[in-house]
Amino acid sequence: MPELPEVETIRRLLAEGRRGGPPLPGQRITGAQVLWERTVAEPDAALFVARVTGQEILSLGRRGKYLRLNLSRDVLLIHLRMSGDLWLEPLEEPPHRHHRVIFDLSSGYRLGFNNARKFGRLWLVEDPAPWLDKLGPEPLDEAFTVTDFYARLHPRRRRLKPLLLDQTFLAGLGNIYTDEALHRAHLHPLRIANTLTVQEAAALLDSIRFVLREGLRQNGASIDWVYRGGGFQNTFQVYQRTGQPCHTCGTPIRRIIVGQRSTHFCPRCQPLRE
DNA sequence: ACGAGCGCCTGTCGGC
DNA sequence: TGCCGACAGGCGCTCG
Repeated sequence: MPELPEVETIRRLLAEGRRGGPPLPGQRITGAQVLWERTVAEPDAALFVARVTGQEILSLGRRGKYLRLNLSRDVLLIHLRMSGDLWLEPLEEPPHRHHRVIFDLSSGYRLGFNNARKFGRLWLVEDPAPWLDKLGPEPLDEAFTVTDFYARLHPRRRRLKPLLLDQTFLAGLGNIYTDEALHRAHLHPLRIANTLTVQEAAALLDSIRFVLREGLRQNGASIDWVYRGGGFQNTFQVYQRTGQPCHTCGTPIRRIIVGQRSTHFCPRCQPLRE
């Protein structure tokens, strides 16, 4: 589900009080409940509840697809995986049935970790470095240059699609934005990374940044019952457009499976060479 | 290093 | 209407 633009959109809305309740920073967690045990990866659920209760939310950050709630004592890391979301709702209302962990807040609202497919995870830790340090560069970080990107691509013999989905290579891309970026860069998803020229690497980084920024501008994509409200889905060029004409050349978009993931591309605009 | 297969889960959709 | 398979924005694991 959520990729970098969706996670960042949720972060912004929660930080700014535009997600159905007041801004999270400045609120105190007055209680918590774990409704699906496996959601809490660390520490165990009982300790998690005891330790998070009483802490104040100071600020919200993001690294790759991880949301980071900086609390007065600890850091709460949240990974939404396929279907996770964070909701604010008044305490008087009953919790939504897909909430897996809920936090009662001093403002009279509840923060619900909503997660139909139960893949999402929370970690309450003093130091998030062991998780975040494994991640590759932030694609939108201005300090990350084409030269850096080419240097990372060059030693790799993996196909572009699985490589771009690898969060230790680059942090934040998922299935939608990877397909869209490859299409925009005219690169075939099966192209081997170390065959790219510097110019192709530059085009790819440009395209990655373009589609991510466009997703952010549209408040993310929302292709089903999760994330209604995002507008990026209306600008998909290839994702979920199997058989429909390419907006550039009219050739039907093809769908193949790469690394067990659906992969969409235009066989004419993204030829496989070398 | 790399890829394939599988597990984790619930829900939706299309075909019969 | 009901049933059944395919599919879904992610990622960790094992095994070649």
